[in-house]
Amino acid sequence: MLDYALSPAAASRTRPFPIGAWAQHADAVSNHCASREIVDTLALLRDTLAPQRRVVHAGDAIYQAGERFGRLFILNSGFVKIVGTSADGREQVVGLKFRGDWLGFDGMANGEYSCDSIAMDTGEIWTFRYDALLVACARRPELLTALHAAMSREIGRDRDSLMSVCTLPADARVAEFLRHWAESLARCGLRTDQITLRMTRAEIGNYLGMTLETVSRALSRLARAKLIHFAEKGRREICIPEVDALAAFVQTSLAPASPALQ
Amino acid sequence: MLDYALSPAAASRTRPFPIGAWAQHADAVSNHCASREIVDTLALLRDTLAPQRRVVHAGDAIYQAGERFGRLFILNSGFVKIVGTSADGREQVVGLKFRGDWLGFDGMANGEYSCDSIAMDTGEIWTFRYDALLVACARRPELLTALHAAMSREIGRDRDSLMSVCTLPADARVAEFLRHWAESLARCGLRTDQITLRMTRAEIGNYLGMTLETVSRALSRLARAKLIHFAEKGRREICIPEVDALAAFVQTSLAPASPALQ
DNA sequence: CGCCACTTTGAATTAGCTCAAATTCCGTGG
DNA sequence: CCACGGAATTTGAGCTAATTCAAAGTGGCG
Repeated sequence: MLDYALSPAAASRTRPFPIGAWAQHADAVSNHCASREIVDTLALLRDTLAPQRRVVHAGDAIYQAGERFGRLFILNSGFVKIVGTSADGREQVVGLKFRGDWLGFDGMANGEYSCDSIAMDTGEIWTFRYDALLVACARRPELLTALHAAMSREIGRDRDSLMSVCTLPADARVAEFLRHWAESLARCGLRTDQITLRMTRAEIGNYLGMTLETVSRALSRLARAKLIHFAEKGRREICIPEVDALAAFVQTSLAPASPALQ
Repeated sequence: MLDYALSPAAASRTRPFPIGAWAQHADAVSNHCASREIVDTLALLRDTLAPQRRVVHAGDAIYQAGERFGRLFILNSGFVKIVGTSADGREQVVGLKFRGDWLGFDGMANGEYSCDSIAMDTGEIWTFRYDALLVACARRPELLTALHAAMSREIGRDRDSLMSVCTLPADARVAEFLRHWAESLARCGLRTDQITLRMTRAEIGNYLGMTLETVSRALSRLARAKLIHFAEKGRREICIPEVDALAAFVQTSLAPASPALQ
């Protein structure tokens, strides 16, 4: 279990470079650096904080809205969705987390978490007390830097989400979602040519602000355009032959009078 | 100049309680606490960091995307919009900032800011170096707490924005926008019964993910429903007789088969 | 006073939603 | 191993909220 996540180097070893994709090769290099950074940060945390480790399974809550804040979490493997609930009862997936991402920042402001954090898959969470982190930061300033960088990244990522939802048509939003998922996998050194979505169409739609039918149609259109294709069995497995092509598609869907997809 | 912001107590002194609004009174009390918290944090920063002060005017950039990160900012008065630009050239207002809000967190992760921060009005910005802040945090741990609380609040706020955009119809989104603006003013001890939007319909629409015409129509409908009304002259001045009524309206627009507004 | 940017309102169009039905997948129990 | 049932997905058809296009109104400011 989880060995694919615990050994990113092994994962990339088993992945031959796609045919004639120089850009992909460049990606692999930078991905390697990115995953190295994640690994280093995880190592730093492990050594300085001796975090509790906890194995979670799909559907488990890492923390829940209303719970008293006291701990932060880091995802060592697996996939997590952040689910927000508004005062008036609307529910939405407001974030997705991958290996190396921190969880629980939403709780720091008010003394209690404001979202649910739900595992989408089997995975391992590292847990530590916020006050212990602060103490450790006094000894190891790079810890504080890592914390702030993680929070800053989350802010930036949230803004990107908002921009996608506000400025992209449905098809492009789905393409951008897939691109982001693939990019996130690449950052943790996982393969990106064949990815498994851990969400139903309904969840994806909820995250992207559209209905499940629209998600399904968008995926069908992307497949018809050969930007993605489904594995033989099951529609949760998606192949992305060229991640860059998705970004290019997002571009074209912005161009005035773009035919986009049929 | 700015005296209305520099003396929130004076502002609330000149504001009589609305007719028979017990809830508003409760608001005023909690607002007073909130604005007190802002004032205290500002005082703490002033005393420990001796920040540079800078007066900005509408349209001035506090910082810009691509600029090297090194400083953080706090808004002492005025109003600021955060404008994001995606790699493919989409532009969007992704955040609004009020008195006491921190600016520049987006720059911490990558060594450069990723958004533009633009003043929407005359205001005063306090500026200090990030590394100086870290040094000061070692002496005064409450500074670090304040920093983290501010970052956490920003994360929470961004998620709320995303939820509005994804789960609310246009009219409710505009209502929620007004409600949030009023709430933000209340938090800094400013009057909320009569507010001046510092944004054009186009900017509001850009922020909320709709066209300027839709914003205009939504405002007209809200006015027709007496949830807001415009000052005699000028359509940037908006009166909100009862802020809570806006929240209630958002609710009703979620109810199945809601007639909403005509 | 007149220009210009902003706003409002209307009418036609459309992207995405709702409703509905058929299909596929997957776990479960026989 | 296979049959069955529920959940997820796909696809179609019609509908609606929001957009686009257009025109007229308003206000601020030199």
